[in-house]
Amino acid sequence: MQSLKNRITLKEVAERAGVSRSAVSRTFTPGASVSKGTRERVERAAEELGYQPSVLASGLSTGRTKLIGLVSNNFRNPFYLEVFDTFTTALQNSDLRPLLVNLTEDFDADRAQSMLQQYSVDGVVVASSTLPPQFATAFSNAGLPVVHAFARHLDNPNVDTVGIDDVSCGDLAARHLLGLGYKQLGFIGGPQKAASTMDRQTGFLRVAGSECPVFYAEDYAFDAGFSAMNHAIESGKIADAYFCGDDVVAIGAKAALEASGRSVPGDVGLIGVNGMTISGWQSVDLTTFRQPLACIVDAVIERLLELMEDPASTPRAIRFDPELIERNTLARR
Amino acid sequence: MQSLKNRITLKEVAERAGVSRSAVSRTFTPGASVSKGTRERVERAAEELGYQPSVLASGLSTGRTKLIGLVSNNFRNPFYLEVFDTFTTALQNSDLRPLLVNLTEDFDADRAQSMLQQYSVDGVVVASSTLPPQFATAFSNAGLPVVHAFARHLDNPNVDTVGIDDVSCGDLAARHLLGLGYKQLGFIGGPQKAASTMDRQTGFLRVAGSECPVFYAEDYAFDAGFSAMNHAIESGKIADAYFCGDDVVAIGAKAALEASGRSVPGDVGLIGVNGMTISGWQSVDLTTFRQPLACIVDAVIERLLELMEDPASTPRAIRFDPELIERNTLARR
DNA sequence: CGTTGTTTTGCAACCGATTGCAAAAACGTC
DNA sequence: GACGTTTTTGCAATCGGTTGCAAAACAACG
Repeated sequence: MQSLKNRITLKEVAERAGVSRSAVSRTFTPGASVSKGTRERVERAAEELGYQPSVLASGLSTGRTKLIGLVSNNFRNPFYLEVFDTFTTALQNSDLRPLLVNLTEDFDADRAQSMLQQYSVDGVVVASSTLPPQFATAFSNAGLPVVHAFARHLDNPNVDTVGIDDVSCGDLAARHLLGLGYKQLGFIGGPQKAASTMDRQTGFLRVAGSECPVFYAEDYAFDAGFSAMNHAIESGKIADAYFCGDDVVAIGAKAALEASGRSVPGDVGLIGVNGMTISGWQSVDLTTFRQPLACIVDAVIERLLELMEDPASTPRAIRFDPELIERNTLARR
Repeated sequence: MQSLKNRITLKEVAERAGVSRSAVSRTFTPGASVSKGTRERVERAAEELGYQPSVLASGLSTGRTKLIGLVSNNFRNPFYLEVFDTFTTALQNSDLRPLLVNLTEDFDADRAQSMLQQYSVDGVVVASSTLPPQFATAFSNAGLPVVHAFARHLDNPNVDTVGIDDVSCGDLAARHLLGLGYKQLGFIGGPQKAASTMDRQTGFLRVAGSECPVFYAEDYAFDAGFSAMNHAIESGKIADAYFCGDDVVAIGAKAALEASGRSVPGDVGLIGVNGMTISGWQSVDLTTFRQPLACIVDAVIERLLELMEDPASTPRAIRFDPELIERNTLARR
């Protein structure tokens, strides 16, 4: 009923330019057949009226909205601000628009999915290391192109994934610690049920040995890292160096060590994962494995574009290597 | 021409339920007239087919999309992760969808505006203390409901604003420092041209006196705070306590002080603004003015809903008081 | 049972675009 | 100037819903 605001429509531009509506539409459709003359007249008319084509209307007939659902449940970990920053700018550069979804108890997977379907998004990016693979699969079952970033890697995935290989990251961490001369290694993971935790643990213990002490932070958060390290301290036999499942967890762990009178890296060494900006602050100065965020994001979007072209394309798992950033929470023994 | 995916449409539901398309539409339109019988049949048919109404199509005729542009240029400051978290959940709870816009050099104000118009958003939230008022005004001139959060406050604003009163925040800060016995006060603001910086400075100097030393961090970021404090140190006459325009700036300033061999709060006191989670970490423990984020977000959305009802409603400036959180970067002298 | 008043229903037009198709215009060639 | 090609154009149907309007169904009442 109501016209959308008092927006200028195709029709008005057509009238002003003295051409048919199709001509106007074609002027704004790359690759359509319009003569130089009409194109110029249409463009002038559009310019004069301040015409903005309606994505809703064109989406209705073309079936594309250029909307991408950006779904995450990590709105507490500062690393994800960098993730959102990188994703939104990259999507914008590809002429796509992020429709942000914050998964909570109230707004669960089902609601998220039906909402994204209602908006006819062209694709979905799941950005989370804690969501299970089924979450992403649900979208692809519904016929939506989806790429899961920071997900667990399988050799024959049934949904596209991009990220680092957590198992080999754990492996690398243990080797690095041993290489520095640490003898007693310890592992402080994120949430126990998160795929990233399990995989990093697997890789780490493979090298460090299965008797190596293991603790979990309930959450990828400072407090959780703090209390996980306190458990480690209370356990009596504290390790020489810990591999922590996340930088924020590591920062919490460091605070707990210092609160107990121990120094880092003097008494105990720490290494994290993610390589978020904060870790580089002089007052933190955390040695960590950086996620190659820009590469990951680019790969996600490239893959998403491919899936939009060919939805039947078989899922792939794209891996990048984490980059060791040596700072000041580890010392040669 | 392609149908949108292979989505179930109104028509198919109507056929299956043996009613007209209008009946189906009315079943899903709150307040429309449908008999109990048809409603049930329609609901069953919809359920069986897994029908999801298309927001695009309905938006086209109703003129509402439930899409809200969430625009910001602060994707580096961890405080804004909390801002996005709170905004997205609150919008979701009001059955609105955040279309996230990351303002950059590439994606400037003009592009953002025309893009949001193309998507016929129902409203816009500008979340930034550094964007000028004209940015928000441009939307309201284009007929879009807009509320600017964390904006400068004017008594007769020409666009809706919600946030803390920066002038009185500066005032409060100075009084608090004097009350603790600090004699030589200093001010380290954010970007010099940001309204928040200027207002906090005004309030602060009003109490601290205009001879009080003033420095600016080029950015609301750690490094900027670090080097601003270094300038203060190099200037020769270092103050007893500094009011910093942002927590991250304060954290950077603290690092610079410590790097120069000074202790906080032993030698120099610091107080920040924002009250972000990080500031509460034991290893940071920063005294700060907390922004009442939940209140701000609720007020923004409430106001936005009002504007969507009545776009002619006269703009208001809603203020909240910052809350002093006393931690460990200030000590009684 | 007829009359009047209230709900419920379907028809058809519309929201603002896109696009297949056929007619019209422009172009080339002899 | 006639004729065959290619390009440009407009018509009209379509995308998936909403809604004013008038007809149909139902309810209430004397």
